[in-house]
Amino acid sequence: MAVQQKISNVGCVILGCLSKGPMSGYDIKQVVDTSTRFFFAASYGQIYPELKKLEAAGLITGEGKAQGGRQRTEFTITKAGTDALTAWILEPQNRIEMRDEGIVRLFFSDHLSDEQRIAKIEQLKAERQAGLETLKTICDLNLVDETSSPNLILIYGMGLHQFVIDWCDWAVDRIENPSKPMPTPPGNPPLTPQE
Amino acid sequence: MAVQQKISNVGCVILGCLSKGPMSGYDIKQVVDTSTRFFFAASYGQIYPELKKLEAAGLITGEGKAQGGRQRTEFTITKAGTDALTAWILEPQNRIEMRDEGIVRLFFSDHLSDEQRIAKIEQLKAERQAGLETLKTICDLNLVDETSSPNLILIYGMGLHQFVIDWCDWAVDRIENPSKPMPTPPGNPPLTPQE
DNA sequence: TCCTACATGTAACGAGTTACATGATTTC
DNA sequence: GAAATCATGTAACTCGTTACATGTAGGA
Repeated sequence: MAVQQKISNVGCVILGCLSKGPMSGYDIKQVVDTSTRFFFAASYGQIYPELKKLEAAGLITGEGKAQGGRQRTEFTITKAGTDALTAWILEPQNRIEMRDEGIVRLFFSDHLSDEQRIAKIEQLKAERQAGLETLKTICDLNLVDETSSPNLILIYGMGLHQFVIDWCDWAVDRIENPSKPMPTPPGNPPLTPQE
Repeated sequence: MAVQQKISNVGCVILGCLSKGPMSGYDIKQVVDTSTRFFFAASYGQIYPELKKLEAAGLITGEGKAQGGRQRTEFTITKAGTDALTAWILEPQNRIEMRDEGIVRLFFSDHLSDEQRIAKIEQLKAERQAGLETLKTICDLNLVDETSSPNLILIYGMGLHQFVIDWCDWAVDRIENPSKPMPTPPGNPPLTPQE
């Protein structure tokens, strides 16, 4: 079996979940919703069909684990599956796109009044503050010194949200005080306008 | 005309481009590729059909501008189009997803050796450094003190890339020196492990 | 009894990419 | 004359969401 064919991103995310241990499609959805969601979401409509494809490709095996009348199929990653996962992880990324609808909306906001633009930035800030709170809740501080990838990425996520929040404050200040000397924007080295 | 129906995100991005002035489908693709691309890409396969839908909905009007034998249709945003764009911009975002394949790949890298994990992080850093260079090229420093949205977002993009680069250095240090006191991660307040 | 969580799945639709086809104009 | 750029478009495909259907188990 296992005619070698391209595995989709969702497929690789599923393999990634199963690399932590056997689980059901339902479990995978839970894991994705509480971990990769900010960087990569997945719906049941993708997960269940993809599980069948991965099994047909020999990358995972499913085992019936019904308890009483409640059905449950647990999937386990195979050696071929682990290899495919590793290959996917090591692959370089050709196209960088950090799709962010909120930022795109802001990008096209020049025809609005300053008041509306500022209100929009404040709205974005509030949304990201809520996101940061979610991440902080997930973050068990007892584990903050672990160097596991999920933990490092969690800290990445919190820093990223904080960065956006800081940028919002900076941008509002820029719009409100355009003639004042430009403060150093978050993340950037000091930027000084030239003649 | 103009039966009120939901406008897609690409449609709104097209309206956003046209809010800067009349242009062709080809022009729109150029603008997207040199501005919103990092946050929102669009292909001809989406742009041309969407232009027809927007025209049918009365949000834009197309005008033939062929020069010699070379065809060209320039589109202009209408009042209704501007209103639809404004409504879209002001809409709050229900679902925050900053899809980032590179980060997802890292997230699932725990089964690799430390050497492989570090190599992957260095790869990610190099990719983002290249991205930052692209942004710096776009950034005309003479305009750095302008408070137009595209300019503020450009500075956002540069800060964001720098943040990822800094995080990469921090993460490599964490993996290489797990027992050393944890340095403050980029963007975050100091995080201290608790008992 | 009712609600929540567990559990699996599909059909219809919309979003988005890729590859292709076509032809004119400009620049080297 | 060749290559790059301008310019428009479609067909086939994959990706991804939403809404629905179905039923079990456990706790309030």
